[in-house]
Amino acid sequence: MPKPHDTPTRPAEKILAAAGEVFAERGFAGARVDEIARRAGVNKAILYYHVGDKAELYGRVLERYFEDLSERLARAVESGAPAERLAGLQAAFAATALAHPPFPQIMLREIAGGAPHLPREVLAGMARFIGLTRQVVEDGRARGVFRRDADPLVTHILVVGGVFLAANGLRLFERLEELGVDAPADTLDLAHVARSASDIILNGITLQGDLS
Amino acid sequence: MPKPHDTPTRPAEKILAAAGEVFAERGFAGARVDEIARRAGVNKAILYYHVGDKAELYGRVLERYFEDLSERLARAVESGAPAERLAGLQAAFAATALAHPPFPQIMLREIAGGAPHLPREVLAGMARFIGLTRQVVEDGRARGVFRRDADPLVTHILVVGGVFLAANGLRLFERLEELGVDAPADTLDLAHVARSASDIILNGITLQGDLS
Amino acid sequence: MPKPHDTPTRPAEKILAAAGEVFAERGFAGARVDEIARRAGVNKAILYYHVGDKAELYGRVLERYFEDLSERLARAVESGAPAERLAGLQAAFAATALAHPPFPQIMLREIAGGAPHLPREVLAGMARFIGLTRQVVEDGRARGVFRRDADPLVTHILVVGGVFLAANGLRLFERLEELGVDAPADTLDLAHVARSASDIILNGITLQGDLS
Amino acid sequence: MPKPHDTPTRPAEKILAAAGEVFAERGFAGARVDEIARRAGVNKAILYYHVGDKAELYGRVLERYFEDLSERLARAVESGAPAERLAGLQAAFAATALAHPPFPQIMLREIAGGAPHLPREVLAGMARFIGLTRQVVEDGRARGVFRRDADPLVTHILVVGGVFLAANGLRLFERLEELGVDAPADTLDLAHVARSASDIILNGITLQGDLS
DNA sequence: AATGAATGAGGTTTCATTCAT
DNA sequence: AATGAATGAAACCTCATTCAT
Repeated sequence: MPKPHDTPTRPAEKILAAAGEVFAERGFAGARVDEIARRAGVNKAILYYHVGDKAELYGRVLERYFEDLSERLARAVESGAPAERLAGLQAAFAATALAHPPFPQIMLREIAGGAPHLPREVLAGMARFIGLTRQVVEDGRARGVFRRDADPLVTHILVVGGVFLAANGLRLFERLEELGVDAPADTLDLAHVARSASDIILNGITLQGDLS
Repeated sequence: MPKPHDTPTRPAEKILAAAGEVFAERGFAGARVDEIARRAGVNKAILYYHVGDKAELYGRVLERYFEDLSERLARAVESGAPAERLAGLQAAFAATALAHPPFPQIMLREIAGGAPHLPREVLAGMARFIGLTRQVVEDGRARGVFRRDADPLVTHILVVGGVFLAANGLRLFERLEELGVDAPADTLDLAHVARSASDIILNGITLQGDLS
Repeated sequence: MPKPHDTPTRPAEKILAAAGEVFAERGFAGARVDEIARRAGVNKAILYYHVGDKAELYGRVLERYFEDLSERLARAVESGAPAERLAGLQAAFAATALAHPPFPQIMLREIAGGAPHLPREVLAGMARFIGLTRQVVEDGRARGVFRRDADPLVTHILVVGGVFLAANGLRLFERLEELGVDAPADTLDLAHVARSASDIILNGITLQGDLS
Repeated sequence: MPKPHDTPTRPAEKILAAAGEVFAERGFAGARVDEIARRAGVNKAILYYHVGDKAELYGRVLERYFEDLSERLARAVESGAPAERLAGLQAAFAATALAHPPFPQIMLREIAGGAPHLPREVLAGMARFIGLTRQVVEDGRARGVFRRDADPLVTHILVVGGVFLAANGLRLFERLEELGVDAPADTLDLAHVARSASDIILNGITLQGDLS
């Protein structure tokens, strides 16, 4: 019987977990392979032995996040009214971000850089996810529950980006507080912020605000 | 009388412009001082002579963006109804992003990284801007035009982040199209997307959707 | 009863065969132990277990070639006129080169490097072989069939080196053809080239060209 | 007034000279960039600044040898009887080998490896040089001074290879002497050996040995 | 005998920064 | 002000060798 998954024991697991952290904190260029190996508690060469070079490492990390996300999204759009499905999409992103804290950080950097490090497979995944949002939005517009001028791409940007921003914004606010630069006061958590953002966006694209 | 600002001629101008571009494209860690000097058309040593080291360079670039943003924001919140002022805030961010394309990219990366490279002054600016949003949101709630559960931080994240995301998301979509991974079809521009996002968010936090 | 020698089955055999190939292709420094193990179809640790480290491996490979060569040379100088024996010497080298394709490549590299990797035993063999040529040449000069100014060392260099060059030159010409750099046209084989070279050299050191 | 060329002073010169030595001694794979920098007396990074990476370095070294060789060869085939021109070709190779001691070592290794590291330009040079020998040999056969069965490629291999072998063989013999493995006794120099080898080969392909 | 995993040393290359002119 | 050259530290990656099983 394997140990619980909290602290992975198989080398590849440990390496990918450490890599996720370091890539999230420093970005691809700023991440040091030495640091990843150190945090994973393995020899640097073993990292190359098990996973591959830095780019391969990065790709493998992202693939795992995307696999997880993909499953959640599939369940989210199975059925329901457009507003529910849209909320489900966002919840799937939020759940993935909660389960894998590095995920939103890495994604925000990739968005900023034009996705220079993403393997093709992951890019294809992104395109598929955009397609999901598009379908839901178009369905909602057709049924008259979404505003006619709700653009699918804009919606996707807000729904998905909102999650990523929320996850990262919170850390940034905490950092500002620590520095005493000013105190944003309220302590919020990702789940709450994601839900609030979701509410606002759904409310925003829904006609007559009859959502909830 | 200096020449118009399109193609700066003073060395420091050229250097900061080039630095902005490169930092936006590659991030702080990925940016190469050589590349900045090359794009600025100056010798690398000159760059150190005129501006300082990489961190100094980064700080100076951001300070300029923040000065510009600061002025625009001041004008945006001078007067008007809460909804107008909130729209004005977002418009100020969008205008700054339009005037300085590197700005949203750099900010998204900073948000992702927990702002590790920002000079104190710039961090203080960010805190001030959050304060502006907070005031507007609280004013709007007090006057009963914004939803009671509209959280100022969440609103700030969406309003400001929405602009950054829009600016960057567009580039990403274009990249996906180029790669033929999928075609998000519509060609959108930043101004349009920022306005759409603004509409949705304002609509979302406004009671009865009677905004516009 | 062991299988025929075409594809050796005993681990040491397979390993030494693979090592010969790789050393020939890449030289001692360029050869990778991983690659040798891979080509031999054995685990890398097994290779160390059965043969030893890289230097040991190299020595063992060369010893086998030298044993083979030694036997052939012994038969070649048993009897006959000087010209015949000299031709026999060269034929012995050519036969060894044909039987062990890596041999001439490895030898050419060793000659180029000043034989830095050869075990003492192999070096002693080389010295012995030079002695054979010397005897034949001096005998031929004494009998008045070779030119008086035929230097034994120069003769050895040409006779032996000619074989190594022929074997390698052919591959190089083929490479040039493939690259389309120029086409040396004729397709030659090692046996033919070695015989031609032999003819020329023997003819060259023989008085009055009355050799054959 | 520049210093004499014996010990070059310009960094690129020093680097290429040192690189030639090290590549000759160790081969491409065995050469260490550290060692080249050390011998050139420059910082390792400056080597990359002035010349480029290891492969570039190697190519540049060989290009210089080939330029020199090319000039000498052009002069050698300008005029004269076939035998003279063939002797001239070999003398050109010998002179280049004398002027650039690393040249024959490097070439022998390249011949052994199938020229895996040569830049295209250098390969094209090799093909051109083969063409020169071919013309001379065909001319000599047509005029009836060379043996009808003198193959141009075989002749080229012997004429050119003979020089490379001579240059390297001498070092190898010295090494054997030092090791006391056996003493080839005579001390020979490259110029002498090259001339002897030339005599033998020319004599060998000439009809009636009436060469000189 | 055999294997997958592990390791430490070292190799190539890059890069921010500074110096001499 | 301006430049080409220089430098040391460090980054990424590889490889011969060994270990535990």
